[in-house]
Amino acid sequence: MSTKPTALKKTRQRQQVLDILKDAPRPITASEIYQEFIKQNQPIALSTIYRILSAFCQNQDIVKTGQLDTEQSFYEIAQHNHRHYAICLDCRKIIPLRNCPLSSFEPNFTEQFYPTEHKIEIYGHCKDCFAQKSKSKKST
Amino acid sequence: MSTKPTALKKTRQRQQVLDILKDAPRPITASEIYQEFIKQNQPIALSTIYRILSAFCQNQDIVKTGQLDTEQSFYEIAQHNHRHYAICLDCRKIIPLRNCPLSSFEPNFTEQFYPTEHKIEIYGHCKDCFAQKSKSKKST
DNA sequence: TTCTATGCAAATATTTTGCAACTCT
DNA sequence: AGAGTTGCAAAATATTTGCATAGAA
Repeated sequence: MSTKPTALKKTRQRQQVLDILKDAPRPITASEIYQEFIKQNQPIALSTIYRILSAFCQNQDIVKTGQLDTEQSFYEIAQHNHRHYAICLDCRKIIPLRNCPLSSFEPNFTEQFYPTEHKIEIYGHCKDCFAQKSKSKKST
Repeated sequence: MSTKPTALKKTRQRQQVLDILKDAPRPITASEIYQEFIKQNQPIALSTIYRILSAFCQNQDIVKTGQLDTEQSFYEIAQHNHRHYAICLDCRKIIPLRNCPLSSFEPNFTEQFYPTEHKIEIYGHCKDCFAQKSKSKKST
């Protein structure tokens, strides 16, 4: 399985995908990355983005995740990985959390399951949307 | 938005989807539900399953989730909802957890975010697969 | 009867793949 | 030069939708 570090060649497309992910304050989709290329007037094929993301994932440079009620996949730099998020169900904002509550939990697994990673997502309403809702008790 | 409780009609298909979900020991996909209909020799269209699942979700009878590296959605009975899972990356087994580590975590949010639900998934290797791996140190 | 649900087929959306052309090293 | 990478178009998956028919209330 871990035969070799797979040495990926350095290309404009790969460098740029990496830059975009590094700049992203939260996990983003292949499509969002594509939009960013377009915004920057850099040509690329969507399929290339998928291939790059897939290669980086295997290389453990980035991490792939999902979300409760979307089918799309999100990607983020691996170093940001052990970060968890709160997701606003109203405005879809993604807020990084600072602490991980799972350290005290994992020991329970001993001998039953050997965890390598985990994912925590909190869904609810962000401060702003909560305020909005309180104001207009009856919506359209 | 919440004009009315939407009173869903009781049909064979809906009843059966519900039964299948109730029997499921873990969240399952639309496709798995479809397979189950076939196994039971009950005719149904896959699109109907999707529509039923979608209706039940809106009705809060069931809950939709995703998984780290699949694009498919999984569904489970709402009453099973506040359950979390450990997922074996080798055999894909899904193991329900008994406790939820988040109760001690949520208070941190006060005033910043108003959580309504959350999702926790632990990925790793189950007992069996871990044993397998230990035996054959070098794989193909 | 009336309104909703279902089935089928076609449409979307997202991600993957074949293959020829291209680009790092 | 040679292996790995990209772009394009087409395929594969998962999910959704239009519309006529069937079924529940």
